[in-house]
Amino acid sequence: MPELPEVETVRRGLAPVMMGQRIARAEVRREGLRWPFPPDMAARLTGATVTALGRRSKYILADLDTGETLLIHLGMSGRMLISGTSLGKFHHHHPAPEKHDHVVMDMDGGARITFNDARRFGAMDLFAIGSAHPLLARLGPEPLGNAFHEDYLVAALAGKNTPIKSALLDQRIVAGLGNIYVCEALFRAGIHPARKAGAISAARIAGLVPIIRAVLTDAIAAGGSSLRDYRQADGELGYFQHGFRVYGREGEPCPTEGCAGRVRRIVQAGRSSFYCPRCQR
DNA sequence: ACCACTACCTGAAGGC
DNA sequence: TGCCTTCAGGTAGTGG
Repeated sequence: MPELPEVETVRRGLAPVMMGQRIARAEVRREGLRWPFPPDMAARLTGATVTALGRRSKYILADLDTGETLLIHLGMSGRMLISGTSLGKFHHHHPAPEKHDHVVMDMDGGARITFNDARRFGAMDLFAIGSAHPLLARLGPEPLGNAFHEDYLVAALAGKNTPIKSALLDQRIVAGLGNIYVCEALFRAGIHPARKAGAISAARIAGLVPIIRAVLTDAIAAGGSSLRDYRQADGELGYFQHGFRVYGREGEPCPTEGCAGRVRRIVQAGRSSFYCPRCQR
């Protein structure tokens, strides 16, 4: 799934075909994904105009002129496919739905947006604009926002007995990081993923903050990472996966100049962690 | 309160 | 164009 950079890339890809546009027709092809879709979702989407398209953590949030926000989560394998943009407004030669195409939105401008999700860990919901949504209520700060700063992270991790790897995956501490970018950030910071979060010096934790920002910013600039079945909204491949220093590189030489270490993989909390045992302590 | 672990799904990849 | 096992980007929920 898509972590924050992939979701942001999808949001940017959707903006030209969604912003200010009316949903001429919405089709809901199954009852739900991870959770049931809200009642009458197709009817509540049909005719609505998108007035804002934002992102919070790994959630895409589309404000509608009906007073509701459409919440979208891509789960592990969710994709927002865009088709029909070059066919012209009055030529609706859309391809037939394929396997795992669950929600289809035909925009007034002629584009078709299809939510495809093989593993069905994704989600969609509708809620009143400005109201609290349970999935958003307990999220920590945005890692690229002002509320995520050195003092915050030091305080948030103080006394934590959990490994730093798990702590950074905890969306209540910082929202939007996933397995890949936590591995990459810890590598850049030289911190061993198994180190207890509360036992790391304040200076090293503070150093993580700009590193996390840089990893995410670099990945967004590269259009995210294409891994297995994830692609950008327009079907193009992001290329940040070529920038992974340790993720998925078990057994390869450490990329640090002059380091003789090899990338190791361990399992923490059921997830793979990749790191260099020489560089990361 | 914390923390580790499972479950939810399908599909790709690798070993045989 | 086999069969079986393992693994995958998330996260709510459970149970120690």
